[in-house]
Amino acid sequence: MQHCCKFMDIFSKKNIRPTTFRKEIVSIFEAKDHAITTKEIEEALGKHDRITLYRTLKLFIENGVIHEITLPNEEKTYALCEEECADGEHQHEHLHFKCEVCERIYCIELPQAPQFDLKNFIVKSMEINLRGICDHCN
Amino acid sequence: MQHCCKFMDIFSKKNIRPTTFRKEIVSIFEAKDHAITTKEIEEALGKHDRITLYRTLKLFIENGVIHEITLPNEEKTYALCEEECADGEHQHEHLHFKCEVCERIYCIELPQAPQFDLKNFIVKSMEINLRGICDHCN
DNA sequence: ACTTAAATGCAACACTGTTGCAAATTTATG
DNA sequence: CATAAATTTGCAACAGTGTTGCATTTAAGT
Ligand SMILES: [Mn+2]
Ligand SMILES: [Mn+2]
Ligand SMILES: [Zn+2]
Ligand SMILES: [Zn+2]
Repeated sequence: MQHCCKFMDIFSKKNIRPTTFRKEIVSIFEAKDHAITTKEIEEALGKHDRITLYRTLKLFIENGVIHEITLPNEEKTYALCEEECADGEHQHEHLHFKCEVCERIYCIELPQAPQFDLKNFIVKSMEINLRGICDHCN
Repeated sequence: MQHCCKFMDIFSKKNIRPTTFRKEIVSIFEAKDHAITTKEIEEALGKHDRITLYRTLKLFIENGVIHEITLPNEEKTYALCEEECADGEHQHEHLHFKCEVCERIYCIELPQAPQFDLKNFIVKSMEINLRGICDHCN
């Protein structure tokens, strides 16, 4: 039995050592409801080491704590994963939505994945990125 | 009335001066049926200037000659646009498919764009990337 | 052919991300 | 609790991708 903090869960479930730095990163993610850039993380952190941040993000991605979102002509962003993600296996049935007003990127769960029937092509995974105006800015 | 080369069309339609270098780039694209990386372009070119290539690609994108394809964890690739694209307005109703066998990225036209009903979110454009096995490798 | 405008080539630089290694932290062990 | 082993951190150096400024070359218009 350990502490009561939310991220202790994440760290034990995802098999990651709960260092001070890592806890700080997770709490930065938990304070936002949208995906964030390394720039935003670095602003939220005080003085810190750039390289350690990169290594932490990489570890988090590999262990299913966060996922990376790559939209054309945008900086990469990162968002917390669902519980089920682990070990580099990301189990997302969701799309990414970039609001052109607030410029935020949101993860949106889909009731069901859309089907694409491309004869003779076998589809194994898909990625959907939308742009428009979010519910808050609408 | 000018020459008979295919790319003369492109250049006059898209309002771009037909220099030797640019013609060479277009013919490299025309020789492939899939999207290509800058690395592949540079191999196809002989001795050349890296910066001029970047500037050419940028110009081609801005004027609707090619479009840039950004998949997570992949190098960017580029492919020729449809005729209708021009002036930074890309009119694609197609998705991108990365084959995990031949590793090529294909542009695939869709009969119709899928609809996403996200109440209170206004969808203005979408981007769909699939992974799997292409018809040739299947 | 001459003039003007645009494209090219080169140097320098910025940004993002990685690697090697020594010092500091964490975890496991007696 | 003290010590040893394993990980993580911080720093320096470097690699890849893309941009900017500027002098030179090339193409277009007269
Ligand atoms: Mn997401
Ligand atoms: Mn395409
Ligand atoms: Zn918004
Ligand atoms: Zn294939």
